[in-house]
Amino acid sequence: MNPTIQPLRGMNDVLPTDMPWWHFLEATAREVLDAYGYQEVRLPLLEQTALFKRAIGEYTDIVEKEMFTFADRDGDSLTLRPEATASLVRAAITNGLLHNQRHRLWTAGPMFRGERPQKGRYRQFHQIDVEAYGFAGPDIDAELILLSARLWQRLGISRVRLELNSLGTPESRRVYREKLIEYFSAHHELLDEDSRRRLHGNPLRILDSKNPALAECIAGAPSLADSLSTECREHFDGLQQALSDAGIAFTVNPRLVRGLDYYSRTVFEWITDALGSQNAVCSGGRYDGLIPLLGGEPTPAIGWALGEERIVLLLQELGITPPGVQPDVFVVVVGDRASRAGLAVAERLRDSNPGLKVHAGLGGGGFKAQFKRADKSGATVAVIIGDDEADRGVAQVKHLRMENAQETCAIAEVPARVAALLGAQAGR
RNA sequence: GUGGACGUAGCUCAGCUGGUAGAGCCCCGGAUUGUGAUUCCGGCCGUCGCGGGUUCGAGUCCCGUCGUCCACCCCA
Repeated sequence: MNPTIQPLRGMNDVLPTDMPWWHFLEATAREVLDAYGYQEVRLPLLEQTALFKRAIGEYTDIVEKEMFTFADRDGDSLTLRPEATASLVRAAITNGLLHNQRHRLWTAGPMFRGERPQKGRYRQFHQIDVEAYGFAGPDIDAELILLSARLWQRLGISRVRLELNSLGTPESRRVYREKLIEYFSAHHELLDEDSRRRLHGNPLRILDSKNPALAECIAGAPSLADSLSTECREHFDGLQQALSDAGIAFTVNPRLVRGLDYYSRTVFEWITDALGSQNAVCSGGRYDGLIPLLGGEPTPAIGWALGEERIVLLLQELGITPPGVQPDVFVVVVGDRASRAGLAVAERLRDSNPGLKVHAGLGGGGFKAQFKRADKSGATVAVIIGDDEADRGVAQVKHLRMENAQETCAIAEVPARVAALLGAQAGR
């Protein structure tokens, strides 16, 4: 045997055992998004490296050390997308969606970041990403959050809580940033290594430090809220009012700052205590300044992304079982002559009802083995064909979940008999 | 990127201080003729992650490497 080839670090296969949870999440998300009038778009996985450098920020962790970047044959620098927002904005600009228009859009698919993997954190992971363009007021901020809350409710997810903050405008943030640098520089001797590194790159991140030694120093730092402009304050109040009206619980976390540079005003995060240290299951915010930064018409914009792997883990952790996919009918086939008849009967059943889930008992085995498989498959009804039946042009039909007598009928009658047995159960 | 734990049959794991691999589950067959539970009997399945080293001999010790998990970090 040849040596096996291992998969790449942090790149996972999703197998049939987990698929029901993925389908449940994706189907539910699609329904909820439809209900709010969001439209799907599909985007390339590869973009020019410059897109992400400009959008996410040169000095962010993502751009500095986590992107899968490589040169194509022409020497152009390409990057596997580490997130969807930049790509979606680029697509909106490319296709002229931002000229005095409003759009509610969503996209989903794999993202790539070269982080050290852990449960809930992978190098290829999947996001559902929702964005709205052209809406300036806090009402759309509220709608996007309500949408996510409705998704949790539809999925049956508990143990998530919402945290909010406002980062202000880029201008007020610049002022605040200077104040922070001044403050932390004055307490330079108290800072740890990480914080000193961030001091001039991204001092807001120091506020987010988990180092208990810094807690006191951080508590004394100037507050972002105090440097918000009147407009930003009103916007944030409007959002909080709308959420309260809708009965959505939240906490304002003044230390919630995002690792991507493009955010302004509203930022939020849905957090769970059920997944260890990868606790953010959905997060986003407003990025009014990003579109012009990427060469588009100035357009207000806001969005969020959820991590599909994290939601799937959470569903499983919470013991939420998605709807099953048991077959309706299992066709028991035993014998060479029977196998031809079995395939034909299975096809006839599918013809009779396109939604019917028919599992053909291929692969041999005796009656005992076939019935074991039929039982295990969860099928409701068995259609039984041995060589004996095949020779006589008949089949036997049996309900596997009720104490009914097994009946013999002509092949042509099988779909009607099966339908009757399935209907009998549905009626109970 | 830093620190730590781990990597033995398809799955979950056991293998004490080094002597050439085990259990349960799963799967297959059988317990009188073509029928699903349970029980019983039997069977299949292992480059002990990979590569080096020490040793008469390594799953067991050492080094490297790949991967998983946990914390940090980061974030979805």
